[in-house]
Amino acid sequence: MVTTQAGAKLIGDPYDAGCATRRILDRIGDRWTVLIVGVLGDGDARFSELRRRIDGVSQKMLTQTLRGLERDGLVRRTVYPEVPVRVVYGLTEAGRTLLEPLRALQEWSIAHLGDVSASQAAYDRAD
Amino acid sequence: MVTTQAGAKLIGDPYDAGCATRRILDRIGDRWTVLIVGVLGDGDARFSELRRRIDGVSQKMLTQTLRGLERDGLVRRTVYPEVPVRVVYGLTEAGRTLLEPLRALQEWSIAHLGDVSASQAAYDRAD
DNA sequence: CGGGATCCTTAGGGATACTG
DNA sequence: CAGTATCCCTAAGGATCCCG
Repeated sequence: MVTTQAGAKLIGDPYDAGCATRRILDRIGDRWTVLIVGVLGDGDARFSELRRRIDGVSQKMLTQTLRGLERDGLVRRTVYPEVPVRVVYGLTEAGRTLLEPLRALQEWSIAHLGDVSASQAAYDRAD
Repeated sequence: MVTTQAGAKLIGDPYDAGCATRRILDRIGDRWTVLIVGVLGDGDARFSELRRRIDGVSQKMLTQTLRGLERDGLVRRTVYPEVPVRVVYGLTEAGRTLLEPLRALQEWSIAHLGDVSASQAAYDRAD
């Protein structure tokens, strides 16, 4: 049995609650995390800029999600003590590595959205 | 502006609510969907088998998530009218294509879980 | 500007019981 | 066995107000 320092199983029972993928997905699987990382992939951004670019995010969720990403070491928060204060968010090295798998998922989404929508329509019509 | 039949924007405003990635993520982004697809990637499985292999899933959520995946055309449900009835779930062709991006995410998770955990611990200690 | 703190709502999801 | 139907509760998240 292969385990990390934290004791999360990687092999052997890959779908149980301790699984690495599951732990990560619980963190980055929510709607805002992915969107924020996506936007920051285009370059650093200020709080208000993120708020404007991510349609529908509340101030609370933006703050909360950014804190989580900072805690995970995926986002860096830089405060410029000017008046008024300026805060810039950007991806860390680790955060940037996340862009690739997310990009893969995005490409899949774009490639299959049509099929999925069609399947949904057919399913709903059938029943 | 490129749009699908459904009118979801693909290019131009990639982070707004109509974005393909967002629509897909709202569907497959939850904990159970990914785990179910992962298990079915190993081969077809019966309902009770899925329930056993996916630790912690309730019967309600398993049913609900499988229905959603079937509706999306990612999972095929086959009923063998024996007594007692036997129901087998498996990935469709489309469902199988989803395995690759998920695998990429899983590999990222395994590769970075240690760093993320360490970062979290450091963050919490600093506070 | 970039949040923190509170209140309040609702929907996601567990537990349980029943069915073809 | 493979679900459906119901009740119920918690916690995610929106709205609002305030502050350095």
